[in-house]
Amino acid sequence: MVVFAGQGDARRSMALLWRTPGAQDTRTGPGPKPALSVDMIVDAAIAVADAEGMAALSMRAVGERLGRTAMALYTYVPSKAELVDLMYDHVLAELPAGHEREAGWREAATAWAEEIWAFYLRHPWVLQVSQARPVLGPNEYAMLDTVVGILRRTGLEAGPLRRLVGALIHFMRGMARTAAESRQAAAATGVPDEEWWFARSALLAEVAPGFAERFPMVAWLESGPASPPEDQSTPYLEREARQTFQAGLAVLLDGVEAAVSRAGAGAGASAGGVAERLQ
Amino acid sequence: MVVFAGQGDARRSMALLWRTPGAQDTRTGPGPKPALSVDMIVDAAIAVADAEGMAALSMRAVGERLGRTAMALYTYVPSKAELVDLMYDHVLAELPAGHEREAGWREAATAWAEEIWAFYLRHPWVLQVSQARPVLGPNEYAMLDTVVGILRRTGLEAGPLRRLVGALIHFMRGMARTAAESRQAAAATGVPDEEWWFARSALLAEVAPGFAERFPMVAWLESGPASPPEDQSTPYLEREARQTFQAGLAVLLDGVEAAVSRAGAGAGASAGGVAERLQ
DNA sequence: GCCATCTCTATACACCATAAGGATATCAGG
DNA sequence: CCTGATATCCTTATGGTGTATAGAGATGGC
Repeated sequence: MVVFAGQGDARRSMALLWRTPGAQDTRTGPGPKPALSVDMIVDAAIAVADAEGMAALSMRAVGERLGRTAMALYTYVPSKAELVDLMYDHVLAELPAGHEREAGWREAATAWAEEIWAFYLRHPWVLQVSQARPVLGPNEYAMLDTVVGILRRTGLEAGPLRRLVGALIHFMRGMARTAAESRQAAAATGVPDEEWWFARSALLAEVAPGFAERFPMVAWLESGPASPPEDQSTPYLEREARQTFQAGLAVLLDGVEAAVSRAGAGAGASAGGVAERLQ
Repeated sequence: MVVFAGQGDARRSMALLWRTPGAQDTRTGPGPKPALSVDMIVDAAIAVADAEGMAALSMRAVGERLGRTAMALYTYVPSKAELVDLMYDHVLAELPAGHEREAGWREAATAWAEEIWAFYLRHPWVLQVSQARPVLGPNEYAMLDTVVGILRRTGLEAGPLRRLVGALIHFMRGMARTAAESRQAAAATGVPDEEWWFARSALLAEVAPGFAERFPMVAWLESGPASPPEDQSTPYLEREARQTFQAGLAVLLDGVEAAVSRAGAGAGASAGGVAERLQ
């Protein structure tokens, strides 16, 4: 018989996420005073992940940062998976709510996207937290509330908007992932992007003669001018990813605008093209 | 002194990827006949990853499937990282080239996207191969050639098109990732999506009273009707992800269309709005 | 002062990638 | 056929992971 795996654990981890009383807060009884707290552990874990990446996040590493063993953490946190969930929701609190200032929804959406882009690059490990079976913490809902608040101004209905929000978030995550990974690779190997790319191109020419004939479209694509380095301090691939992100976002929002104006010009109040495209 | 990490390894792995002669093919000399080959190992590794996921892909597991120990593989393949690169490029060969049949670029792009969506769900581990420092194998270039060939018909120039392709691919990867992870989670835990979601919603209501007041936009968003189950066989979250993918793709292509027609209607031949949006 | 209760440590287990060394099979030259 | 070189493959070892288990030591209620 299957006991609906993780039911009890799920309750405890939701209680931890939402800081429900009863999450062993003001417990007074026999036994030594706890020297740690869930917050301390989460903070230490975030520090480890920020500094060394998700791959380096181990219970031992977190414990060490707090002067404890790995096992000491298990009195506060049920498992590593739960800890990651807590880290995820905790760090999402950095994102500001609001964006009511901006004039139109497009400006607000762009500003929001830029903010979350910077956030993802600040905490790249966030992108490795799975979105299937989402964490469902308060700060994730706060973020969702913000972006829905912005995009609601398009006049889209709930169903289509839900899909638009999903598409936007996953697009951002996918793009930021590459930028973050490229930064991480450079840091881990010590080889900057340009150097890596240069060496790889040379190898490619060596190993794949007749490249231009075999892949004419790719050859044509690469014939285009390199994008002007707007900012020399950010490394090559990350800059490229950022420009791709901005271009993609613009196209996406163009699509939304087209759908919205099509709906506005159409017969019905808010039905029509939008529903067709986004349903 | 830093010796430009991985220079020698890079040459060998590129030779393996592109099957350059000299990648120890027809070597005749003393020593026992090799019982395995790179291809056999790559095939076995793909089988493992398809069946059990990337997390279960260990050298031991691959060796076991071939009746060898883990260490036996290291005579054929330099390391696990190289093996994953080979797996990645090998499996990409499944994707068909072409799509010259379709009437317009939009139809072709949609068909291509559907194909690669199915491919990603067939081989979800592919989504865990980093796109920073890409693999640069022949089949990845073939895929790129296909999609560039399709989108070139929009009339966009090389620079903007490069960014559009990047945005499209990362959007697809981000979306497919969630769908794949949700499938994986269901398989690993044995709890289907609906059941998980139902239990989690109940817990959420318990642990976060006043949800609707605290997150009014989210509450409104979820008030929308659930999307009609077009296909009962695919599980809930995966279906949702698929619809989000299709909707997002449509919006993205709408944006491209808008940019293209803006450029066409404009003064210059192919400059104008497109360059603005996608530069 | 006893003792239940709690924190925290030590140890152990089953995994992981892979470095090092040795056993064995195979072939070239004598 | 024999010898020496060489390549495949296995065994073993190292240092890592998450976490189960058992126990040491501290604490407060009685």
